Amino acid sequence: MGEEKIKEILHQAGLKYTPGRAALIDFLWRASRPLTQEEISLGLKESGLNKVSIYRALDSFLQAGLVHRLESGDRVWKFAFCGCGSRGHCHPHFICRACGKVECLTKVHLPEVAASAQGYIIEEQEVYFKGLCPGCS
Amino acid sequence: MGEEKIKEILHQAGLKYTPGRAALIDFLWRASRPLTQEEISLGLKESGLNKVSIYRALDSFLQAGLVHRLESGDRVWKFAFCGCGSRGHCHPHFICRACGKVECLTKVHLPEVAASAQGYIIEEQEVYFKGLCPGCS
DNA sequence: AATATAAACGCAACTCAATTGCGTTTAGAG
DNA sequence: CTCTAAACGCAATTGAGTTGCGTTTATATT
Ligand SMILES: [Mn+2]
Ligand SMILES: [Mn+2]
Ligand SMILES: [Zn+2]
Ligand SMILES: [Zn+2]
Repeated sequence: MGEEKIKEILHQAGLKYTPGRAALIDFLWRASRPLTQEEISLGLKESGLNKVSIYRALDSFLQAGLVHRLESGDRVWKFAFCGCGSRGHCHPHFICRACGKVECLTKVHLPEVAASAQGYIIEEQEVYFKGLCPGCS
Repeated sequence: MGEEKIKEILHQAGLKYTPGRAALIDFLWRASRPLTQEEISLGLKESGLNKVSIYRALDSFLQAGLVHRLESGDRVWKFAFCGCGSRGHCHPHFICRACGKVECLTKVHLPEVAASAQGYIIEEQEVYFKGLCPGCS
């Protein structure tokens, strides 16, 4: 992703532009699938961005609706760039029970937000499909 | 829940009947909302069932489709008795961002299982709604 | 009723993803 | 250039969940 685009994204989110954050956003964007902190650290090892800084950056990205955070059953968070502007998920995610891979089903759009009912105010939704991916089935 | 019913449930799942498991099933059943291990330990303190035994029992209940296990964003698992026979969720769950309460929306039934597509075999689905509960809105 | 065996259990130690504290560096506004 | 809050690095800490292992118990079989 271009540096100018990243500067714009961070500025709009009220966050400072730093080399580490630029590398992080670019890496997530190129990955186009949810990644763990460990995967990110490996991919950014030449940038040297510290593990704690990665978590803190991801937290602020999450607040700003720039990334999704998902939990696929193993208590390890995975992060995916989205930029949809919502902390919730704008599409469902698929989790393969065989290889553990997690995918964004960006083709499948969720209804804007399920109608609120009986006093509940529904602001976000999170949908996981679990089963076998094309490679494992 | 009656002792005979619990014996039947455990037998059908191929699990031994023990006082601890009976108390656990009964407690989850009476709670009718997802509970953490800590909440369960508190509720069963007179039974004295060990934390590890609770986790191990819940694991086997999960395999047998007797309980749901959910993760509501704080990295703490919550377990709810269901008995629907599926490890997946048969109804959506609501998570309140204000009070943190988690509820089973048993009235809202999910479509049996979303149609599989493009080589994906979807076996289970998990749907979370997040927002404000009636008490907090 | 006695016996055998695998399942269930309790306790202590362990794991490791994520967090916290704190001193230092740096982006970016003025 | 100066100043300040934000961002950062490193070490230590947290705590939900797991593992190892020796003991107890449910339950099928004799
Ligand atoms: Mn996604
Ligand atoms: Mn439920
Ligand atoms: Zn797979
Ligand atoms: Zn609430």
